[in-house]
Order: sequence, then C-alpha cells, then structure tokens
Amino acid sequence: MPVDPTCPVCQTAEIICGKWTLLLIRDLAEGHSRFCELERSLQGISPRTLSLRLRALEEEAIVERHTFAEVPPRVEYALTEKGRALLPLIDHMRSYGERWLGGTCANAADEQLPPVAAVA
Amino acid sequence: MPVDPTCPVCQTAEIICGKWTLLLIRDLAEGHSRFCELERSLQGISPRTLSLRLRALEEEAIVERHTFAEVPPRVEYALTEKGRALLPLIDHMRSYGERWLGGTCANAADEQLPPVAAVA
DNA sequence: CAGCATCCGCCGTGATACTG
DNA sequence: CAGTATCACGGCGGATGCTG
Repeated sequence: MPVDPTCPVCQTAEIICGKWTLLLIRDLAEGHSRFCELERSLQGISPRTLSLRLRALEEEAIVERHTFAEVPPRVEYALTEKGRALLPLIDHMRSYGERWLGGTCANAADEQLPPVAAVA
Repeated sequence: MPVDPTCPVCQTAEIICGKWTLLLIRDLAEGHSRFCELERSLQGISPRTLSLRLRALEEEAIVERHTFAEVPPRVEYALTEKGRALLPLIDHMRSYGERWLGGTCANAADEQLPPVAAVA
C-alpha cells in the first residue's frame, strides 16, 4: 500500500519491506537458488510465504525463475540485474545498522563502534 | 517483527519499513518540525499514527522532541545525527527507484532491461 | 522436490471523539 | 496545538495438509 505511488523512495520501500524480502535477496545473492535451499537458509519461513515472495519478486523482475522438467522436479531462482542492483542498497543498510544499531550478523564481516547513547 | 534481531540489515529495515516512516524522516529533514505541520505535509496520516511513529523514532533516538511550555503548547521535532545518517540511505533508495522503477515496469515479468535513459 | 489451498491470528493502520 | 482513547478493519504472515 504505497503512500505515494509516484515517489521512487516509496516504490523502493514497497519492494524491500516485505518481511523476508531482504533476507531472500541476500540468500539468492549468496548462491542459494533452489526452493528447499531457501526454505532452509531462511529458517522459519513458511513455504507459502516463500512462494508468495518469490512470485512477487519475479513479477517485479527482481528474480528469474528457471524450471527444469526433470524427475524429481527442479526449479532454480536467480537475481536479475535489477535484483543485483539492490545489493549495494542492502550493504548500505548493513553499514547503517552496524554503525548505529550495534548489530552484527553472521554474514557481515566486521563491526563498528556502537552509537554513543541509546534511549532506553 | 524482526526476522533476525541481530542482523543489521533487518534492524535497519525495521526502522524504515513503517508505512509513514520514510516520508516522516524526509519531511523532518526538510524542516517541518511541528506536529500539525507534519500532520499536514503527511496528508492522510492520522494523529494516532503520527504520534506512534514519532514516539517510536524518538525511542530509537532518530528524532528529538523539544517541548516548549507555552500557551498555546508547542512541540518541535528534529532529526538527530542518527536520523540524519538515514538520509543518504533514502537517497540511495530514491536513486534505485528512479533508475529501476521510474517507468512502468511493475508488472512486466519479462522486462529485464528497463530504460536506462530514465535516469534523471 | 516444489509448490498450492485453507484457515486463522496478529497487529499496524484508519476513523472518530475527546482532553490538557 | 498536541496529543490520547477507543473501536474496527484489512492484510500479511504462520500452521497445516495435500498434490503433481
């Protein structure tokens, strides 16, 4: 529900604000490409939600879906150029989080000095 | 609802993914500082939601609240340094939106290469 | 393996009215 | 002016079970 559909900031927010979207994109960037693989790496996600997110991102041309007519069935997902263009933004968010929110992540390399004062 | 409270990317997402948060920060950055002023510039927001967002951002030390014991009462809000540090990120989101979402590519699943010329 | 169908609960948001 | 109180709704996401 875009507040302002013509605002590029809001449009971008719409894309990345799904609960699992950012993690999903990150995992895709890291090479996880199959449904079950993503289901594992995104621990706690339901197949329904994963499917919905994947569809939405596919419609937005952020991920590509490649189906293999095999037995057992295989489907692989990958970021498009448009999707990879999101990665610097995610890095930017990580930088902010590390600098100002004191968070560290298994995937993140290093950690910066925490903010001076945090309101309780 | 943080997927991973320790992930800086998720923490940052938590902050900026409120429906009005980005616009609120933008308006604060543009100098709108009073409650009624924000209420006007964020057309459509309810006082309840504005109040809630402001409180949340205050708790996160992203905005500062300055009360003036006057009649009529006056309260001014301003971004802290931590809040202003969000602005480049918002710019980044705007850049992405303009570059990749500026056109009419929302539903085009087959559209892999949006118009490059759309960059302002 | 890769999903879809169904039901359900949560909570963010909106609307409206009221207060200091 | 600057909020708070209350009620209600809608949609996202979770849980579970089933199919090709």
